[in-house]
Amino acid sequence: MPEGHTIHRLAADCLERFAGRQVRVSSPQGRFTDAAALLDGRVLSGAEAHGKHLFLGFEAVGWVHIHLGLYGKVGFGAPPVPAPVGQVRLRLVGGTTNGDHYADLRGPTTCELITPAGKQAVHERLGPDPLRRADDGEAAWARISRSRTSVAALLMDQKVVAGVGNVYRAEVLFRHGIDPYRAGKDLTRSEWDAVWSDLAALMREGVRNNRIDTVRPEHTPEAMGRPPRDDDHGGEVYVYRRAHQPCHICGGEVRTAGLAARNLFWCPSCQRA
DNA sequence: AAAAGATGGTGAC
DNA sequence: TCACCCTCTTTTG
Repeated sequence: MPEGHTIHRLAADCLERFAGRQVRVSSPQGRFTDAAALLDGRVLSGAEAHGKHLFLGFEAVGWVHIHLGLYGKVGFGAPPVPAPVGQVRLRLVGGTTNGDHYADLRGPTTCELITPAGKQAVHERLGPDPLRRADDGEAAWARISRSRTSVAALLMDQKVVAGVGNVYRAEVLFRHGIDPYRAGKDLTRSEWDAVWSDLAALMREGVRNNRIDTVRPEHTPEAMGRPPRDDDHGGEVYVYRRAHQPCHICGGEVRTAGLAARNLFWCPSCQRA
């Protein structure tokens, strides 16, 4: 379920398990074998996320650049390391003083060995990331405030904001009562500031819990006496994937539509143009 | 058994 | 705006 929070969590989980130690690297599937041979036995020196991109640093070799795409997954476990199940592109085996670990990567869109310059090039084509401490929303505002494109499309554009996916897009627009079709230039500065800081808070919470929850305490199932969401995404949300169901706040029907090949969800009465 | 669908992104038109 | 890539799970027949 990879939006930006997943990737930042993965970076932290990899650091915790593997950093500062030699790591055995392999590609059971065979599609990363040559690079894995170069990396095998090296010390994992860093792990970093920018938006939906994950970078694993290996001393004296370079960076593994990973993008999970729509279905990619990383699974962690403790030895004994099992025979690979399914298509394991990259397997790391190593350990810290807290114990031994392995990690399996499946189904990524990207898994490649790159140089520091290559890594820099990836950073340069991404917008600010609400989860990166040094980033702020200024560069994003500069683009949004002079764009006739819908704010829904802008939020999904990784050159504008890095790390927001379909769930956070739908939910943050709902939380701020903003119609997804509103043009970027019709957003006010204070609306954008609120959206940016809310994204940072929601995504930080997402990293902590490893799932997306966006419902305010006063609207939770417990607070409102409705059953908790039964959905494989786990988290409580206002509109994402709730098409034709009643809005938690106004009771009106949640709408859905396609926008740039993605499913958009919103409540037309709570979210105003 | 086969198809559809999924929280993403790219490149061709 | 499409087709397409990668994998796994759920739904349909």
